[in-house]
This record gives sequence, structure tokens and C-alpha cells, in this order.
Amino acid sequence: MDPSDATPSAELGFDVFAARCTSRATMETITSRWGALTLAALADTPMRFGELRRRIGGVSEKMLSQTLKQLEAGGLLTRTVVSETPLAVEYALTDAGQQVAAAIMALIDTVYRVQPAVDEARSA
Amino acid sequence: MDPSDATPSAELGFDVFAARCTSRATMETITSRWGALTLAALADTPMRFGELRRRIGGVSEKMLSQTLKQLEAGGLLTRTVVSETPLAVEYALTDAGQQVAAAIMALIDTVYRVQPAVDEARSA
DNA sequence: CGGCATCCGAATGGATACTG
DNA sequence: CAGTATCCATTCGGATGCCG
Repeated sequence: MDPSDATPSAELGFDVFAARCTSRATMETITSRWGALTLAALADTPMRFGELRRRIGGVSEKMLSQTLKQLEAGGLLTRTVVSETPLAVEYALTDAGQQVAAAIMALIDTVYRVQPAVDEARSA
Repeated sequence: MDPSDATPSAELGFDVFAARCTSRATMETITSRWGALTLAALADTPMRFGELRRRIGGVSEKMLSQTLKQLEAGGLLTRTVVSETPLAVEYALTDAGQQVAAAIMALIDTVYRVQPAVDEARSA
């Protein structure tokens, strides 16, 4: 069997097409509006809250905070208090987070590649 | 420069981190709740509406219909009326859609790979 | 079969103000 | 700096009914 096959009943028994599979929840977390961008932003280097906020155009504090919590709960990133006064917190990807982020980066690259075609389709 | 680098100002000038870049809209369309699953479902073979609906656990008719329209508008898939009576419509990925779907499949495989760690993190 | 139109409650998400 | 709390508008998304 092709190891890159993502059809149902993959080697490990997960199936994103099944509504109740836990992998579905993970998929929704990482492909959420800000989840993917947050992971991509942290792919290169750990960042602080404010840095992330400036880097990801259009996120509100609320959404970034919420997204970070979800990713942390899923074990994709860690939250570390670097300094108390002034308060400084650093967010960094875990191993699992790095793997997912790499896949997200590849997806983003693909988007860049097809974007001219997409723009063309929309204007037509 | 690493060609797989997805940081801002990639070779083609797109930047998903910029709120107004058209690539951001594309990213949101394909990473939307049902967009990613729809593309993945069509990666192997074209499908009819009902087949897609049954394949993607939990989609409502309304949402699937809406998602298909968005993907079609972005030139990622085509809608073809195969038969009039009874009405039969087939959805198939375009070249651009195939490229994106391949990246989504890779992401799904990555999710499967890290899912045990994610489940572990959530239960802990 | 493959939709679209409408209604409506629930969830999402932004702006603003405030806190340790 | 790094959030939290609140308010409010928009959107999501299921249910229902109808149509070609």
C-alpha cells in the first residue's frame, strides 16, 4: 500500500472523513482560519505573542489567544514564560507541531504556485 | 534561496501573512471546514454530489453545495452535468485542484502520523 | 438526483476596554 | 507585554420545503 495514501482506514486506523474520528478534530484545529498561519509563522522560529500578532495580518488578540490555546491543548506547541517583569511569553512548536507545520508550509507553497490560475479563474 | 520556503515575499510575490493578499483568500477557501475534505475526497476520482455527501461524514447538503461553489469559483474544480434526466452532476479537480489536493493529502497523512501524540496530549 | 430558498438558533470573530 | 472580559455583528450550519 502506498504510504502516502490518505484514504480512509490508513495504516494507523484514523479517518478524517469520519465525523467522529479524533483526527477530524485535529484537522479542524490546524486548518482553522488562524491555526494554519500560526503554525506556519512558528515553523522557522519561536515567537512571542506580540510578534505573532504583528506577523499574522488581521488576527485579533482574542483569536490569536484562542488559537494558541487550542494548538497547545493538542500538543502542537508549548507556551513558556520567559520573563515575569516585564511579562514575556514564548511560543514554540513541539516535534508534532514541526511536522504539521512543514506540511502546512508545503501547502502554502502550492497555493503560491496555483494562485495565478486562481486569480485568473476569479476574474473570468 | 530555498524553493520550499513559504515565508513572505516568495518568488511569485504572494504572502499569506498579508491580510489582503489574494493567496490568503485561497488559503481560507481550501482550509475551510469542508474545503480540505472535499478536495481530498476528489483527489482519487471525480464524484457526484451524493457520493461526496456520503463520503464526507457530517456535511450538510447546504454546506457541501456552498463549498463546491467556492472551489469552482477559484478554478480548483469543475462541475459537469452528466445527465439531465435523471439529473447527474460530476465534480472533478482541475490541474490546480489536483496540486492543492496532493498537498492536502500530505497534510492529512501528517495528521495521522502525529495523531497518537495529539490524543496523548489531550488526555493528559 | 441535485440542488435552491427560507428560517432560526448556535457558534465565530472583531472592537473595545480593562488587568496583572 | 500578554492577555482577559464584554458586547455585538456576522457567519455557520441544520431543518424544512420546494423545484427541474
